Amino acid sequence: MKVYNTMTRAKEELVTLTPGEVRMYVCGVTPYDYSHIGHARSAIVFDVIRRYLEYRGYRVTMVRNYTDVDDKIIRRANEEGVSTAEVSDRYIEAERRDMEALGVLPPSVAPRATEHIAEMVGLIERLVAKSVAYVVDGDVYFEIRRFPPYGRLSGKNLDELLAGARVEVDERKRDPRDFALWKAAKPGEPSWPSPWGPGRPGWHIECSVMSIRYLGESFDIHGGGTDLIFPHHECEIAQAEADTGKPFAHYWLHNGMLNLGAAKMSKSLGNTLTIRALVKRHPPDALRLWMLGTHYRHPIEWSEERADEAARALQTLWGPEERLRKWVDSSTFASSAGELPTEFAEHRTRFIEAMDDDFNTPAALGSLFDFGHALNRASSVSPQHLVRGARELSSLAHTLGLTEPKPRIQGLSAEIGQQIEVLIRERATARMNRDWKRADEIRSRIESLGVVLTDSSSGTEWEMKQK
RNA sequence: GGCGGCGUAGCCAAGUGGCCAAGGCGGAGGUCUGCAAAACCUCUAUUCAGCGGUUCGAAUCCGCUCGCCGCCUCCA
Repeated sequence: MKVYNTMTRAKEELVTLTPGEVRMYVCGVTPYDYSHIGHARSAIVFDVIRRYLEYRGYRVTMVRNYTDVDDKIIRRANEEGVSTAEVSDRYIEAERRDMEALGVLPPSVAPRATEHIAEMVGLIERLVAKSVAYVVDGDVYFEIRRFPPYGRLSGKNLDELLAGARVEVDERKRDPRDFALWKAAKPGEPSWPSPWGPGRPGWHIECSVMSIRYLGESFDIHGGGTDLIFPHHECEIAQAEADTGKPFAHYWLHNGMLNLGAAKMSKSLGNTLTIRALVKRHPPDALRLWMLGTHYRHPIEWSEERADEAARALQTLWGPEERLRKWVDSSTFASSAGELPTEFAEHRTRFIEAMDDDFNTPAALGSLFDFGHALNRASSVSPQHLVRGARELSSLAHTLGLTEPKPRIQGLSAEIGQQIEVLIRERATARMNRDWKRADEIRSRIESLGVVLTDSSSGTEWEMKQK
């Protein structure tokens, strides 16, 4: 299979360091507030990548970190008059709930920066010893000129970087482009002891340390949003490779940004959309289907309407198995194992080809919708083959993390559910007496509760109305 | 200024040299049904921002023009 590598700006054949095994690291959040829809995209993109690699038979070790020491956390803690740990604990907990609500699998390891301070100090010490880093007033900086490949990932020309003039001028730095590895403690900030005095780590060092700690000095995939390419990932590479002398991550994968209307989401503009608010209004599968309808590297714009459309489209994916469960006896269901019938094999093949091509989820979904329609149309196929096909479709949808048929009675109390059952029985009587007027009255009463009735030869089904 | 990306049907979105330009939503008609819904069938881009070029052949390659966006500073 092929993946697009930001480092080479090309699709490359995926060759892992250990055959059959993928070791990947994805940059997680800084827990100083509730996670927003942009975090959701990154999480879902790499969740799908991880699930698909596993589907293809790889054993995947996935690490996603928490940056739990940072300016924004400190500011938040000071505003609230609580400890930084209290702030980060709260939002890490919230993030875990959000991820669960979105159907994002927990990473194999979810380390926190503050649990690895000693290792960071160790790495910085080695960099200082090698003279690629220097100490100034209790701060430690990485000296960019000592690491010639700096700028390769982001395609930056170092001179132009300097000419950009947006680099903060700090007279104490040897070069304005040098970045902090360690920051001397200021009053009111959390700090840890170090050979250079009390302080805290710079942002980039944690990812170098934790990825190496859990995945080794060289590993397969490093991911994150495109906004992290520079400077964050550039700096990670510099720190890690200056220390180990070995290639750090082999493949750099970056998801495109999610925009809210014209403007990029930004706290200062107040146009953030939190995951917790989002999942109250949209089924997680609808959100995921909507996101996967655009290739992960392309930017995507949030739209309430697009998410509603996705919820409607979900039916084609879950419908075939759901319907067959009703019409086919359970022994047929049980006996439907084995090879995928040839009449459906092309859909799976198309799915795999699409996903093998840099995780082309829009094309993969196309094959799934075709699969669904083919199942609905296949009247001359044996029940065993139909069931086998329908279960294959569900299973492929599952490898994209689309996990659940839509809820039937979500948001309805048991009493209302019973009321509806009573009304349906009344209506059945009316229909038997061919009292269509009465039957339609009852239907519209039930519909005003947000429930849709479906008549068929075997009785009346009901479900929550789609948006 | 530097680096990168985008412009495909009413909307969303794949496709990056050659079968009729995927798929979703929406829309139109039809089958089925007491009605409705679901499901199914058919239709909905002679054309890929514009112009020029390369080629037997281009949405796909090259050049120019127009429009839009991201990064270069904390950010998924």
